[in-house]
Amino acid sequence: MKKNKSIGEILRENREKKGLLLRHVSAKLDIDTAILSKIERSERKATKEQILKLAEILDLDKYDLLIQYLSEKILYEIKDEALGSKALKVAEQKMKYINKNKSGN
Amino acid sequence: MKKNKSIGEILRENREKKGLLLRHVSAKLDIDTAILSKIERSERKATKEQILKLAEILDLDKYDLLIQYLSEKILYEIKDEALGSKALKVAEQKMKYINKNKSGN
DNA sequence: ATATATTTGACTTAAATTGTCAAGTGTAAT
DNA sequence: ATTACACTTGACAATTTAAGTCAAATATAT
Repeated sequence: MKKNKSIGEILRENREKKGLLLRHVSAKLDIDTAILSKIERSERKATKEQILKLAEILDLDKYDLLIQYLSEKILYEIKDEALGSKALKVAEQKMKYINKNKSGN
Repeated sequence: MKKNKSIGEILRENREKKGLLLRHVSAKLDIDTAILSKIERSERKATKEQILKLAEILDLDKYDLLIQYLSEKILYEIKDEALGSKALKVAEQKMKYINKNKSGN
């Protein structure tokens, strides 16, 4: 059974794997350690820019991390909604429709 | 080929079908007509509360309208993202996982 | 006990959303 | 062509939410 890690967990694991301290990484991000701590414990969301920088700092795949990040953002939008699951399906339908009708390429 | 109407379009169609003016409906919502006008033309998002009130005022199914509303909110989150489509799929996976592991009920 | 790393929470700043207002556009009927 | 009415537009204000700082509190390890 897959673990399904949160971005926070991914970030912390990889930071520790590299032997970096909150202070080292947060300095590069130019934010207080407090925020990074909170991001790693999913108490705060990172910004997209922070995610991209973190991918660089921790040698993670930008695309993978961004997808994880965006998917969490999506879930955050519907976290309190009973109809969230249905809304997601409808969003996918609409997305297909949008992509299908995208101009020529 | 299905039309895929925006909430705005749905709201306007049904308001007009009922012969109501912006001013009638916006009064019930307790907002300026300008906002309702913008909502109907997808220039602004409604709040969840407004959507629920609108469902009542226009005799629309609350659940259907809410699902449409939430799905637009989701799409709004990823509208500028190349990876939006992939993020949506991952979000669905996570959602399944969350639902599966929901406590006993 | 000291030192260092992380966490917590109260508070501030900044940015995004939601709203008002007044002037502008479109349309139909005098 | 002017009045009347519905709707639209855009500049601005208010409110809400997100992002950040800081200092004190907790670990954790020597």
